[in-house]
Amino acid sequence: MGGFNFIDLNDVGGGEGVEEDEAAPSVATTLSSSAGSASSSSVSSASASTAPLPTAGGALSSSVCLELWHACAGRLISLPKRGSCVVYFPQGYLELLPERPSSTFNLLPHVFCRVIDVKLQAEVDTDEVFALVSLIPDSQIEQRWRDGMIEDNGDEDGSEAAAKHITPHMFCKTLTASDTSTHGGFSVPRRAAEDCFPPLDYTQQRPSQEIVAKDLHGQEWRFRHIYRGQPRRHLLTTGWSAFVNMKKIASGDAVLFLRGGDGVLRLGIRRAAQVKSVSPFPASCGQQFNLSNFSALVNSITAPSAFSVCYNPRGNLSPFIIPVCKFSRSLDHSLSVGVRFKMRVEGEDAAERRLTGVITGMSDLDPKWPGSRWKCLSVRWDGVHGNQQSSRLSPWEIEPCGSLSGCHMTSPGLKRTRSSFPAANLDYPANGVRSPEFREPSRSQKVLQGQEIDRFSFYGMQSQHPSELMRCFPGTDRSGTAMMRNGVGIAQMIPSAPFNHPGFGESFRFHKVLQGQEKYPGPTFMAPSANLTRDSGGGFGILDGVRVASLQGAPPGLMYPPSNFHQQVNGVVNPHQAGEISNVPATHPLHPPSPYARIFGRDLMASLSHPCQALAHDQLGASRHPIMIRPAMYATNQDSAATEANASCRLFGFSLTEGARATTNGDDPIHFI
Amino acid sequence: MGGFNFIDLNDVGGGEGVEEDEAAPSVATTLSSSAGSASSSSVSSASASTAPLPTAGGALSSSVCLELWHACAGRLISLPKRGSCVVYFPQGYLELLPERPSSTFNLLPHVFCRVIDVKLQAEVDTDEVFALVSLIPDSQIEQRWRDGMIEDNGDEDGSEAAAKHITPHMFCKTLTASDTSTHGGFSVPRRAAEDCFPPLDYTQQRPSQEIVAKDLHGQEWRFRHIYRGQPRRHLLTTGWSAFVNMKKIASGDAVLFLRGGDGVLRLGIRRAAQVKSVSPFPASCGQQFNLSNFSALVNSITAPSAFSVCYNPRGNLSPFIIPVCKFSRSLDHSLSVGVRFKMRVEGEDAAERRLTGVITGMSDLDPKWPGSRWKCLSVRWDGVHGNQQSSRLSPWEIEPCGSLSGCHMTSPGLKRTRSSFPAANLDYPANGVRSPEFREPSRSQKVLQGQEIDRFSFYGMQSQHPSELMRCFPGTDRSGTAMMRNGVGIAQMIPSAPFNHPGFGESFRFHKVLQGQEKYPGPTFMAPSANLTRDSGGGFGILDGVRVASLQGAPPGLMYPPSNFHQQVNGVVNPHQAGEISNVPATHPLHPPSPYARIFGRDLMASLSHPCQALAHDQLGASRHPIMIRPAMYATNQDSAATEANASCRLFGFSLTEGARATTNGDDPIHFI
DNA sequence: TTGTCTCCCGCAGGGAGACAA
DNA sequence: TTGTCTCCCTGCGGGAGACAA
Repeated sequence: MGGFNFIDLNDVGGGEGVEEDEAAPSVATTLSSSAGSASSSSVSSASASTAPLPTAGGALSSSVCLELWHACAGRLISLPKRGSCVVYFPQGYLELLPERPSSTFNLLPHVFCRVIDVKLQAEVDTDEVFALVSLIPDSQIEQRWRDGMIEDNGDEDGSEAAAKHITPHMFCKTLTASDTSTHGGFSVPRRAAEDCFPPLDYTQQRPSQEIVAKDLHGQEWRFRHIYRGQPRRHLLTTGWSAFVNMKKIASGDAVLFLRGGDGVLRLGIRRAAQVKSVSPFPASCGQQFNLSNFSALVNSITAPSAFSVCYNPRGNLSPFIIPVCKFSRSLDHSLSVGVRFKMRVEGEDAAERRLTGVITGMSDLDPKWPGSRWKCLSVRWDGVHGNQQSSRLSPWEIEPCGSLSGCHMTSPGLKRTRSSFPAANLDYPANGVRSPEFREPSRSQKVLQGQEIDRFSFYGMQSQHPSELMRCFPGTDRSGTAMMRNGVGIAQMIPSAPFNHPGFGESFRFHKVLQGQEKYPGPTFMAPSANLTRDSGGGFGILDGVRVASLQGAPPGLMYPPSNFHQQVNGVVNPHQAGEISNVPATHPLHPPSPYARIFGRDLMASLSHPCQALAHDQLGASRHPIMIRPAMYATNQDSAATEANASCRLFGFSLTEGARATTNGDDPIHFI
Repeated sequence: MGGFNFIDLNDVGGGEGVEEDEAAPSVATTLSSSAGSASSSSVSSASASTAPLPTAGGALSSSVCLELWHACAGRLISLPKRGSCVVYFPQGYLELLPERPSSTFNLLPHVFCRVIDVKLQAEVDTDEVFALVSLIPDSQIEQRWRDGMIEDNGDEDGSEAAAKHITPHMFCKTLTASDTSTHGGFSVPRRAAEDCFPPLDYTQQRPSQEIVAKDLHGQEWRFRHIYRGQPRRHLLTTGWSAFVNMKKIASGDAVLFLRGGDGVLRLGIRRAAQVKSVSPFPASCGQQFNLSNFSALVNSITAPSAFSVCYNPRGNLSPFIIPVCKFSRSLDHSLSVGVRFKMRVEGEDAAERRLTGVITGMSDLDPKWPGSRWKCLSVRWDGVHGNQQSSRLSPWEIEPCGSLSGCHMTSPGLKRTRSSFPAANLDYPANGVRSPEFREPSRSQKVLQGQEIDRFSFYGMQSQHPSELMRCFPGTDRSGTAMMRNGVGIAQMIPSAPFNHPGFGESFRFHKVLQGQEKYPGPTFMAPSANLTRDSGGGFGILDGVRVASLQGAPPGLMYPPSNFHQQVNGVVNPHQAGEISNVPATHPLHPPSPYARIFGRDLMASLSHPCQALAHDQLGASRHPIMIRPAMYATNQDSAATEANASCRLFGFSLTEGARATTNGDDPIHFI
């Protein structure tokens, strides 16, 4: 990785590199680009005159360290260059709206624009990076594109690649439960410490120093860096807890240290992917997503005048600002039902992954936007089976890599003359629209725990995007193997009396074998949904990817027996005393309170990093004694903790993300809504 | 006080009543009204059609218990009735603006309006009560008023009086340092507990019960009410701390329990008066005070259409929505320079007080609003001497009660025909404008501690409003005597080398005799401003009203010797390491963090109720170790604590309110900005 | 009658090594 | 090499009576 000293400790195998199966350097590739070398776009820069239209509102740091921003954004991020020509899809904005507008305001689904400005920003609250892209509609661009005057220089991401190439010493570590626990600090990987931190005087008994690192907002954080323990290891102790609490970091989030060329140490945060249901429409990008702001945007497009668009690189949204060249290329792709494709995605642990799949349909996502290319493809991913709804992708996100069933139907005539574009409808082949679902033979029949399983239902899996699919396997660690690899808590899968709930296909009852926890007798719980993939270790003794997916989608019949749950939480739960959590301030003095119970986690071990107190409301709606919602990571073993959490979620209609757990700390009833 | 069962434990002498020197029942009187019995205004109610103009923005509770609202608002509050005719003064809005508009938008200073609606509200954050008054300009009212068609029925406050009369069992207690300390709960006055709480079973060893009380927002709070201790007393323990922390209650704030006719126990909060400099323009009333909102208001007035005005009963602002009758009466007053007047004010401890003073001038407050009656009077208060600037009042706030020097000049002709109103200028007597300051002979010559004192300078006292003046004496307790009445820390007043600072007239050096605190050797500090009133006890041995006023106005020369201060805070302060407090989260898990160091207090004993942690920034601007800002109430005695605090304020340019104190808890330097 | 203070005790949480994967 | 766990120790804070104003 010449010139690019990046240690991502989450990479498969722990190495620096990412598996490369093509020549393009990973640092400069984008989601669907073919290889391209760095050169600048031929479009001259337009003068900047940003209209303060539906742009950022709240308190935002004005600008941000370029290197750090890109490090936080991830390697697959493509940002349009200032002055370049792009196609903007207003549907990308509507996607974020809680309410759908009744009309499309007579907008075309694609707006040709010039990029006036790109501002790299970070959310003040969460340190999440985003970019404010100022665009101005430009019909001349469309005209030149129709005339074939815009050449494909394959360089829509040049600026970013340049920035990435000079990225110096840095490392990124997904935080473990121990890293975020209240006991002790942050375990710094040895190579990372040696690479990024000033050297220690190892002649001392316990060498230590003070580390100063600037976050995205320029705020400095100080940590004690000590080399101690038997065997010795690098730790950040004093100051680390304050950082974790101030930034509301949970295990599963990743922290990123970067020693810049100027010698300044910087640190950023990559939040673990969050499930939509927790916070479906966050105040991300400092932008209020509502219809009135959208109207302002519409006005800018029709006027036309400059407007700003928020681009959240970690929002798992189909890109909606596409360089014209890339847009062109995606039109040239031979896409049709049955075509196989590949796509790069970033796993939730920040490791790049390559997914493959098959196009199963081509149709308008929304009939109100006929002919829009935005998410016009229905696809099915390899390795994800069952009867879940198809995911939706846009053509520019994927690269076709061969067909399976041969129904190739390239859109005719698009390449030469684009006069037919935009048409009222995409020129799909007749059978490309609403084609019958393409069905492969099930490829994952395997025997687990001596049970023969034909096919797993995937009830409740509504996720569209592959990254969202990834999120549904919170227990899958970075290597793709389950967290239970050490044999603790092996899950047994025993078919039992099936549920006859409508919509719930094949079902299985999971009997988890628990470690000898007397307090929590081995419970039986029913997985509302589960998924099996091939155990990467090659054996079948360990379930890979078996996790309880979002409980929200589970049918009502799938409920953990309350009696069992009662046992688990000391028998004090009264299911009739429903109430609500009014507030979840953390116990730590420096931990600001959350407006909602931020109880989530990436894996079973670390679903909740901090003990939190919540005021429980009793049936009268009155505030009562505080209850504890605390990680069971020390109190129970992994599986009982997970079971307990999931059961409690079910029991109380508690719909946080998978892996959330709660125990009571005394004799107070536990209440959730 | 028939029918009105109100225990205000802050009343002088601890009784129920308020000193009454006129016949009007205190429950129904307003700031300047003469006696009036309860009857309804003759004006019929206008249909409500509130325009959402510059009205409340943020999250507000929709409406609020009437009884509780009035209990929290205080007894001197006058609210316009729905449907009544009022005069609105836009200057009351501008008073709250951080920026002054360059023009007056051609508004008249007084707008005749009809009250469409009055909504009683409470701030979600602070529980502070306020009212949203919807007004609609109505020129007919003005015409009828000019024609003398609006009769003075003396009942502009009838609705409120009615509400007050039915106020049931309630009590109000200003919280002590012990009440808000982290150790132990709230000491409930015996009579209050017996009156408002359900009876306990006194046969038990430690009788206790659970008390449930609803706050202004309807949220319930539960407390353990226990009768224990030797001697026995009523306490609220469990739950009290959570309440204090959630509501961010500090000592000096008052808590109010009210057992309604429905048997429901309610509780409210009366915040201690805060000095403007801490939060000059709070987001009170859920209203954003800015020029653009003012423009909207202007539009409503000129259009005319309905608009809403926020009325903060505890904002210490001149009333700017005046019933037409009251406005009329104020014009009829024989006001001129030299006229003595009286005025009711609510002391910061919620006790009603009567102040008297002399009108020293009549002129426009703002030349941009010629002829406005808004704060057109300059007054000097009795008992407040020196060369401070005059306070400003509006005519409807006061009641004339005789003249001193006989230059009576009633505005001619106003009563019969009001055709001359509004004139470009008030018809002041020629010498009424910018009249030379009326000077009485000093009436407070007294001998204190054997020192003869002629007159006290009142440097730095910029306060306009008598209630603000009250705030400058944080140590003055409810009885008007100093907190030092017990002889601890008697202040000695010894004239010493005078300051020659320009603008600083006579000055004195205060030597406070401290209790034998070895750690804090008796310091010498200089009072930037001080005031003496006659000791209510009749003697001269105890200073009454001697307090350090706002340190902000003090001349640079008035600085506490840093060396002494160093000694006080363990000698670790390095004045060169200036920095800033980044955040002041409290140590308690349920205590939400404050955006600024909320260190204030009503009296010297209890300026800071909770130990707070703050991240201190060192000279590089980096966050460093947390420091403690904690109440010195246990660590030092009263006077050394106050001295320490004031000195530290001076030393570090720390401009919080008087009485603020800070100590370090270890070896960390203390930093303030 | 009630405000302050001190003592007691439980517990949260930083910081260390032990131990094992 | 590093994640988890346990142990130690400190300090906060709730709850009680002592004591005095």
